Amino acid sequence: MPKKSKKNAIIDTATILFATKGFTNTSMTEVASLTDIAGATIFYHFKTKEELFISVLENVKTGLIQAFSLYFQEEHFPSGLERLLGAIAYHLHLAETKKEWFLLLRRHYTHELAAVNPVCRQHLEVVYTCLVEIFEKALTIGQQDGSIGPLSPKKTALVILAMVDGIIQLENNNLYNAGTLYSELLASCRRMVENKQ
Amino acid sequence: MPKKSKKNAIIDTATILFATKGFTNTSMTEVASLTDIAGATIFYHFKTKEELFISVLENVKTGLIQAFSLYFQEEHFPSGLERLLGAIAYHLHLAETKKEWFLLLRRHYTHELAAVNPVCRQHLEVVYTCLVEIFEKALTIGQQDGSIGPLSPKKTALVILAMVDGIIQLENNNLYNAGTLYSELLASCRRMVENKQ
DNA sequence: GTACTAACTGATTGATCAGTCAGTTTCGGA
DNA sequence: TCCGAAACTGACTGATCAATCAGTTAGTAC
Repeated sequence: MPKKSKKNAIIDTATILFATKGFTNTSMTEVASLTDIAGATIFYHFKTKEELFISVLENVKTGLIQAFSLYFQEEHFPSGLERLLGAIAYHLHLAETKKEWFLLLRRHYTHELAAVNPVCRQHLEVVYTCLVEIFEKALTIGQQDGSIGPLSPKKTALVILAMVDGIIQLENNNLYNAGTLYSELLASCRRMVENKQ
Repeated sequence: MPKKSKKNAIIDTATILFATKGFTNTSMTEVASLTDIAGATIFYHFKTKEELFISVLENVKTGLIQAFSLYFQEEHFPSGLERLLGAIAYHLHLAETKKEWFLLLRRHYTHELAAVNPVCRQHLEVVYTCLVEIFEKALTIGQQDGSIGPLSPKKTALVILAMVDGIIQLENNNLYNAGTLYSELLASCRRMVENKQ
């Protein structure tokens, strides 16, 4: 028996299932069997399916924040512009290595629940605020060092987030061949924000 | 009794329900009762729930294509750049007046079904191709008249679609106050593509 | 009116699923 | 070794829902 409680195993399984199949299409029985656990065990750890979902979301939240804080601890950039492009690239990178996280965040159920459940809303807001502030900070730094032109850092950060998110979604839905858009996105962002005199 | 068949009424109701609540969370009983119809009537017109969904999607497809073709029939632009910005603005406008269409197109079920059902995939591809080509054409025109800089029209069109889509999604999820981002998006796109010498 | 078909319906079925419950197993501490 | 609590389980329940079916009604042609 490993030290790791079954509770964490349940969360891990549920993360993948909720992310790929959605909330309603994931049955507790399925989560249980993929975790090698009896169905009722989940209800010992989580009162309801919704409570399990919130735990999954919270787990994604902390994971995401930690990943970004680690990235900026290790990387350093010559300019705000480079910092911005680095952040975007890392965002895209995470969206590949931790696909479930981003799928879960973009699931409709997540936002529907957030409109009704304050805890869920709180987690979601923290995540989005974190993501926006990363871009915002880079833009502000870039304006100070002259690498980025005159624009509203807050609003531009939101537009960039929308862009990155939109690209991730386009690639996930693979109506078009993926991968090639990453470099195009970076180039477009550079053209969009850089200081040109 | 109106001439308009109940079949169309069913599609209209289903469009809104599928768009706002999703496929699995919409019950046929609900569609029926909101259409003032017996539950079994739907199954007379549509063999399965999935077939109803496909009809809804097809309806959205034709509506969307018609709306854009009408727009470009009536509007004319001084430059490719202005045409692009007009297209983006109209896209955003449609996303407000015909919210169900865009919600439906972005539903996860739509893309999951497209991966499995060729008819669904066909409809989706037509819609996306249409949307991309609108931007692509404007970019190409702009490069000829000199209003738009040297860039790949195809790839840039995809990036712009992702951007617009991302903004629409951000506003729908209203974690941030909406509306204000539209003008920011247009300004950002202009900075991104315009020819600067 | 009659005959035929298309449109429509109420009652039902079988499957699925979240959640409950009464119980068993596991395990750390005294 | 024994106790008590925490962890876990199998069997069950009530509700929901897509789909079916045997039928009734509306419309149309002659």
